[in-house]
Amino acid sequence: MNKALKDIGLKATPQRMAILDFLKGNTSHPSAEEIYEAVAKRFPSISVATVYNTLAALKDKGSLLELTIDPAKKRYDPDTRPHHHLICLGCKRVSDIVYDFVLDLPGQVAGGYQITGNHVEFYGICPACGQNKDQKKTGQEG
Amino acid sequence: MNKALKDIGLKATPQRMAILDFLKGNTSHPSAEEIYEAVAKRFPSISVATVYNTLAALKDKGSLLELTIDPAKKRYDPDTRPHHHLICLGCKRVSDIVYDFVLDLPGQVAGGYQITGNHVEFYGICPACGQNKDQKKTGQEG
DNA sequence: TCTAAATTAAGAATTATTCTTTGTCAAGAT
DNA sequence: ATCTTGACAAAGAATAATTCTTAATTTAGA
Repeated sequence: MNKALKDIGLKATPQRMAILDFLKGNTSHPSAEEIYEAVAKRFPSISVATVYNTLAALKDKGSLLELTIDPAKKRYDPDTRPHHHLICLGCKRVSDIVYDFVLDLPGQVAGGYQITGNHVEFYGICPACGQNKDQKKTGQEG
Repeated sequence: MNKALKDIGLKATPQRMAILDFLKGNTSHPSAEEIYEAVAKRFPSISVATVYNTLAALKDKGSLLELTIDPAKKRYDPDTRPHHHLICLGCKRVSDIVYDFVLDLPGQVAGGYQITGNHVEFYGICPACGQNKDQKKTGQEG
């Protein structure tokens, strides 16, 4: 009887509730492994497959965003409102950018595509990493 | 004596020249596997490790962009000028968007980060996929 | 409570990528 | 002209993230 799960048409199992509970309000953009480890603390018998299954189900239902920001692994974001991200090139931390940009593409630039959404990734150095000045990489897709 | 390679301080080996040759002017944003397969046609003895090593070297030298657009694998882009991308949610094709957006972040939104770059991903349906109307997913990070 | 359908656990399998080892080749030193 | 050294390539093993398979269990509704 978990409302959030039932509302999207998924059976409310304890494993799913634990995952949803960990995700709720979480702004750290965790990976599947991090989610697994966090949930396993309170639920030692859970398997990684269950975590992946649940994440896929939530994503399918539109209750979770799968971010491709990190080249090494997928990151998940329970905040499904349109927003953007800022990635620290030093520590790879991902922060939310809640700011509305005007991103209209002229017809000829859109090349006949029917545009349905967008997402901006900003790259930079976070305050903490700015201290230890051993960063060098800049720019796009760093 | 391949100028492009020597210019960035890498030895001009036949394997590297073949990879660079395939990449030059290529706007298909190929994956490492696609690059390997293409180069292997003319150079059957090449190994995947060589492809990955070369891509890493080119990326390090700033002559190649590694795109994290595709959740399944990395894509590579020889066009290192700042530009954006448009992904078809149907066929996953990636097109270049050469258009300059104003993406300034107000100080408080940037949260103390030193911003060094950005990249916009647009999602949509390409003309070809628009015909076969069996697409459903829209929006961010589709 | 009973039952059908959904879900779980466990681990094997797959896929992308990286690592290790060994051999080769090219350029400068001898 | 040959030797030496270091960069590079090939081959395949290793690793890491993710997906698949199967059998047992649990959930939700009748």
